Amino acid sequence: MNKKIPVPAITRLCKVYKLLGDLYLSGRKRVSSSEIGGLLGSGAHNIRKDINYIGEIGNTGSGYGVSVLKEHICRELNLKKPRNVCVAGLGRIGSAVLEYKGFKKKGYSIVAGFDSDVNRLDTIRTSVQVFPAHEITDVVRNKKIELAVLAVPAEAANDIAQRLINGGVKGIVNFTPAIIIKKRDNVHIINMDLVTEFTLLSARISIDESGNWCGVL
Amino acid sequence: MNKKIPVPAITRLCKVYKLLGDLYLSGRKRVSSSEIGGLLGSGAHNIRKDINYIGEIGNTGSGYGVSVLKEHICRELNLKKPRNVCVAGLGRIGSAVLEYKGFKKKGYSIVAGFDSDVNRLDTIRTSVQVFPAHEITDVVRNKKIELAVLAVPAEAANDIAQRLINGGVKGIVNFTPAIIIKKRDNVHIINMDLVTEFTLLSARISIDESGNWCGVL
DNA sequence: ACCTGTGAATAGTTTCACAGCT
DNA sequence: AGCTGTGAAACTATTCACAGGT
Repeated sequence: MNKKIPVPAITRLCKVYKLLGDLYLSGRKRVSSSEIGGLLGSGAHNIRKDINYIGEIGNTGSGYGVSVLKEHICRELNLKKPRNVCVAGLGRIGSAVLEYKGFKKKGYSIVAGFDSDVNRLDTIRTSVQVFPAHEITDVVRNKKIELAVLAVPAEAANDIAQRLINGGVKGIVNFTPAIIIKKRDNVHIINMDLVTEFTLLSARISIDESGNWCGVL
Repeated sequence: MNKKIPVPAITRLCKVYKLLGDLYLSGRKRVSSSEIGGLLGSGAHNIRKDINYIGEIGNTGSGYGVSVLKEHICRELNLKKPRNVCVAGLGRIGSAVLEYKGFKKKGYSIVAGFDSDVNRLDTIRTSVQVFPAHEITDVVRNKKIELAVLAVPAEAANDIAQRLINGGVKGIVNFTPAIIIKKRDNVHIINMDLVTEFTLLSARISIDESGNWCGVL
């Protein structure tokens, strides 16, 4: 199993994995590539090929077994490993994430919150332990935190991100409009800046409004 | 100007556009393709080609003029048009978005909030007008809302999304873990499910932890 | 009849290389 | 010296087509 899997294929497989989880909970036993493709907005061919990359699963004939395929993706993509998560910046978005209960059963435990405002740390009511910002690196290291949600003010984003990374964080979901400059490249950053996303949507809308301008999806 | 621009190029250009806005505010006058590439994590070649797709801007020699390039991308990608935005679901995330002040100056006006809980509508304190969920379609139509942030409970996601679309929304940022089934395809959906993003990060981390397994970025 | 698996063909994207400008 | 612009080459990903199974 030393084949290279294309990055977009991995991305799609993660989505397939999540979808299979939903289907599993709803009691479905089998699912076809065309159905997956329909729900995810890709072609059935494409999905079949993606599954094929992590290959040789004995499912032939009529569709895939939901839980078999789910476990198979999980195993091949190494998704089984539970990860510890922290939230940096406990403003409105940060504390909303901190309180969200849906992570645990997917294998992600929120084990710490950070904020530089000590008042806020005192008044916050949450079941998650919270710490002042200057303890970030230590706490991240001690608690073996691998993923972080960054929801601090834009000005502080790079400073805080660096402390998270110094502590050993390997993946950051960045809600900040700031661009995180990564000094190492074994750190992965996913940007979730709403303004940028709105811009992207705008561009796509403009494109299919003026069909004569350029013919992209 | 009838050339097809690759979708990934458009995506990058939107990011470049945003970056140029930041640079502009910080007083920078000129920037080179290699600098942009460095900040955005793509190669300089790539950025140059992307800019070239919307082409024939007279910038040659030494770098691009920040504001010239910004305006050029804006014009070519039709980003100038201001858009009205609404937020559906005023829980913690929804109300956090509703209150965020950074959209207006980028051309996005939040003009409505929706929630099915009438109590919540009564108690919420915000400068944005809020409406009960059954008025979604009408309000969206009347206020000419084109973009929506979806932050309702997962069970309600598809129902609410459909009402938004029926009113004329063309782009949705979906904070829900639910998959939005789109019946028309001139509607664009960006998914921002944290669990899925964590999964993606996990996969990427696993990949570069076991370098011997498969050699993808 | 409808499904998966998979090599081959096609389409799409990125990288290269170098001409031309400042 | 360092930059952009751009055609061509290299590479990557998607789609097709059909064999084989249920």
